[in-house]
Amino acid sequence: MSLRHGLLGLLAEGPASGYDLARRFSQALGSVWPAQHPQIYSELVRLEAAGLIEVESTGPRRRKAYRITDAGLTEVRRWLAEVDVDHTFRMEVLFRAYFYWLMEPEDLKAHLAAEQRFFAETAAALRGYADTKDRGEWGTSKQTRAMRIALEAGVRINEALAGWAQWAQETDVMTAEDFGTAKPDDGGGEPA
Amino acid sequence: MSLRHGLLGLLAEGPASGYDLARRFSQALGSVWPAQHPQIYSELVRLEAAGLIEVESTGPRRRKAYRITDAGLTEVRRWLAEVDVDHTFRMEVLFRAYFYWLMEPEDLKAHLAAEQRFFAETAAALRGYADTKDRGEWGTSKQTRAMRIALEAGVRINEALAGWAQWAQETDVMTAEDFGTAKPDDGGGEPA
DNA sequence: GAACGACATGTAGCTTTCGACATGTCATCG
DNA sequence: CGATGACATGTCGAAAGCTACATGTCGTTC
Repeated sequence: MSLRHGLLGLLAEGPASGYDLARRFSQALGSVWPAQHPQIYSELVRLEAAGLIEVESTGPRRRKAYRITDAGLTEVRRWLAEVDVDHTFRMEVLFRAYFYWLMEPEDLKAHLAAEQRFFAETAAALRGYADTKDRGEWGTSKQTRAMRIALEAGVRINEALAGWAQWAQETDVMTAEDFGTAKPDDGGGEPA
Repeated sequence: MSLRHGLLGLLAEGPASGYDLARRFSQALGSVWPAQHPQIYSELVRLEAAGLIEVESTGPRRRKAYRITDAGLTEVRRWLAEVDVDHTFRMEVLFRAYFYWLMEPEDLKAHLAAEQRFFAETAAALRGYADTKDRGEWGTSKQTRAMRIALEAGVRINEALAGWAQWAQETDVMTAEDFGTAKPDDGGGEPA
């Protein structure tokens, strides 16, 4: 239930509406933890019922802003301090790599080139954004600094994957004579 | 529905039982796309009903091995060639980073040190495994070579994250005077 | 004043995924 | 021959998450 704690964490920065939170998730946050608005609105209802958040104000266009309660703040801190980090991740890009041998060599080349471009562009965009933080354009609040740390991870991962895609194109592992041809031979196997 | 195609991809390497496939997912594959056995067994039933796989043999202990059909092979190839890659990923480690400002500085230090250790160890383990592939201990089949490419991505990501965790510990972003103290001030904000 | 687009919140139904429970098979070792 | 542990397959129900649908508000612009 990471979404629950993510919403609490965002509300710890200050009151926000479901719409605000959904926007946050559609931006940087959404690239490490996707969430759509129906999920957010219904989780907010549950959080309110649990007393972890409360309605702060109602604005125009039936806007409803929530504020985190003391219990909510305690809960998100407990999560950060006590709950073990789940190190597994879900990443279709890498998942597909296990099946590259089924692709036609030309398709694979094109695919890897596109991936390299994508990751390099994403890394550059994140790097540019990180630079604005370093220039102090967002202030120096602790939230901004935490976001800067998260951003750095995004930059490094995307750079790493751009490098990987380039390496894969250059390496002969995929250009060897029989690569990408049709029928299965025997498996590769994996260790524990 | 990536699991569906993942199972087809694994079965393209050769016949396997649900138990075999679950073991594959509990190893390297599971760190980029987690899947438990109930999901695998029920997906296999659906795949068989769709004619994409068929029962190859039944062995001892009511073992049931499946084989991919021509339709299944076509389908997994279609997926690889035609379906757009979903570049979003789900990664709790990074998600948490957005909320680091809520942690006590000492807890955060310890957390980052543990993360660095974890990623460095994982990277080293994967690197060692990749080396055995490079020494040809698993043969030179196309599957092995594709797995080598996937493995390289795992190595690079884990190295990148180990470097990130180290950087975060060394950077003053988190050691600045007010970092990690209790109450919200004002938000950092995010761009589109 | 009509149309449009951004703001804003929700419901319904479906698929995916997970944890817990349940069962049966076979080899090995004491 | 009984216990243990790895092998092997499943069911059930709940939670999580997604897509599509539905509705309403407000400011701007033609």
